[in-house]
Amino acid sequence: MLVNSRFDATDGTGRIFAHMTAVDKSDGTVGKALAVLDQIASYGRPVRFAELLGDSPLPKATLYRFVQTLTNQGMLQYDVERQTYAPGLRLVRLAHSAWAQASLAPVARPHIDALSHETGETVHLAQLDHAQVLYVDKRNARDPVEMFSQAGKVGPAYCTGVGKAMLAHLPEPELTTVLAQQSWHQFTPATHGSPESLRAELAEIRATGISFDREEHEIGIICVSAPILNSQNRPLGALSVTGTTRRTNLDALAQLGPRLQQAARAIARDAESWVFPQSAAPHTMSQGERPYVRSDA
Amino acid sequence: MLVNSRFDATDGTGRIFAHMTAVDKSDGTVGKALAVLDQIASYGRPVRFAELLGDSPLPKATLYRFVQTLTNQGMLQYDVERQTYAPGLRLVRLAHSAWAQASLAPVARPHIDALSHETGETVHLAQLDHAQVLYVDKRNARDPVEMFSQAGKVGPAYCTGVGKAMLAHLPEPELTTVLAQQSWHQFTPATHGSPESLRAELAEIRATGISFDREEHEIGIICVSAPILNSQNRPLGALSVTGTTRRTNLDALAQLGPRLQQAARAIARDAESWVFPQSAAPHTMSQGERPYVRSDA
DNA sequence: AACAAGGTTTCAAATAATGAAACCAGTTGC
DNA sequence: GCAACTGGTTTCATTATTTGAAACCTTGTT
Repeated sequence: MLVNSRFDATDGTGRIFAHMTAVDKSDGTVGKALAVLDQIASYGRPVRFAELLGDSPLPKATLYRFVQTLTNQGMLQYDVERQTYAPGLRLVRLAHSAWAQASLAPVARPHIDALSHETGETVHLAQLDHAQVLYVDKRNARDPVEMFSQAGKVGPAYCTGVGKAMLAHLPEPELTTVLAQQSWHQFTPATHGSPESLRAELAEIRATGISFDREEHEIGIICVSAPILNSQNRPLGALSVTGTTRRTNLDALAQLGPRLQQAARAIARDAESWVFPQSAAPHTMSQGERPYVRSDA
Repeated sequence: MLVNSRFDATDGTGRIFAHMTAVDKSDGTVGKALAVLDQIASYGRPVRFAELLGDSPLPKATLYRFVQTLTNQGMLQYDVERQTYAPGLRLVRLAHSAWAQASLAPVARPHIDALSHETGETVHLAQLDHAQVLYVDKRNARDPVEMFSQAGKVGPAYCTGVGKAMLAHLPEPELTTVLAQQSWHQFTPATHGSPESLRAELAEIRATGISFDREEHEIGIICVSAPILNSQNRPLGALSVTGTTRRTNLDALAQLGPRLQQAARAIARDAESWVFPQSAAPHTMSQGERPYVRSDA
């Protein structure tokens, strides 16, 4: 049984983004459970069981059991008062590991620190995750303009600077699948509306090695971005410097291009030679020492 | 089959902490899969299959299939080059939701901002998660927030200011179970070594409403902390202001006690009345639109 | 060339997931 | 006050998935 599904949800600020549930491929029970988890996360707010059920292809009893299991496991948190479910804190604990090990953030840290210091603007570090842009780190500009971006947040690939920078260097078979997964929602008049339109720009980006966001995702927000490429030219991530049209303009940002590329190259270099500190290794484990006690807090 | 297990791992800075895998309770296949995920996260570095197998109670084929499934699902990331597994980026995406919805961080934000501004010291916001302290936010006085570099870290409950503040207000049956899960590792000469020793201090903390870390976890690090209690006096979390013995002392920190308590009360009040912005709600879902494509990046 | 270690696949038996339907509150309407 | 809801929880025979010992590859080593 396949449980393919696509979510269109609005985030807190009202923007629409496509969210693919990484599901099925017949990954059995575990896959289905994780799909439920994804579904719950997609609402962006605590949800009641009934609402969940309405949106789910699963039968009542099945969904119920999954939600129970996930709650037991700390992957979901149940609010007795309001009778709602929300993603649980265990995820935060796990994400800390993921962030430290699977993302470019630890490697890139000194480089983006330097960049934000030099430019005084907001710097983003993003990676591609299931056809979407996942922001893994960020340095705020001096005056913190609250923006659609924080570590862990996702955004569309087809209309952001970092997204386009990475797409431009994606090898062909993959690019097609990824483009097919974009929502092509028209955020602003400047947003690309189709794969064809975007492909034209991607060629140019590939040539120059720099991409821009010309208010394609959000009016008043522009950015310049450079891809982080490994030695086989595969995009590992992308860096960007973002500004508002009030305070800067595309020409000014374009000046930062070379500096961005330099930082991107440095990160790529460091990433290849990066080895985890062996000191962090010592790991012992003893079994069955204590019973797990369900937290019913 | 129960898969109880306990990990003792050192984090990057060399501190030892007990890490309980929230497992079993016969949560079926999903529970076992999540245990594997926890195990992998516990190493703090990418691991090879063989090492995983050595530490796992599961038979080769079973563990193998779990790792495959989790990788397919983006919960793990496989490094083809080094043949290692690490927690995957999907967790970062999910954790963003969890952090925003299940933690006190969004509610507490303005309050801890104010606190760190006023004191100029490091402020922590923590919650209790499976007998451990989970830091959910932090203000570094200097640097801006870096989400998962700090949030998501876990620490021991029995020898930190925030941990003791929360334990002091835990109702009895629970307190006993939680105390039984502490490692009682002697980090410094001042570390409590047993439940009895700690219980004495907890009574005092309950009376004063303020707890201190007197270099119990790390030499040179002291802090003052206040619990965040809901209307039924249940600890939802704790706040702390941390300093080094070089720059400050316990008496100076004690002065901040009332201010901390005030902030804690404010957070508790806000948390009770907190309702998720309804605007974030609109959620639609359409099924079977696009196939999920495995990312073999 | 033979060996070893790490990783992957097979397949019948054992186990866990499934979901229709019954059940059990609270709530609302009359 | 009763009856019909609505939303949530449990049951249980059926069905499908997981399980794991063992065989099997594949790659690197002596």
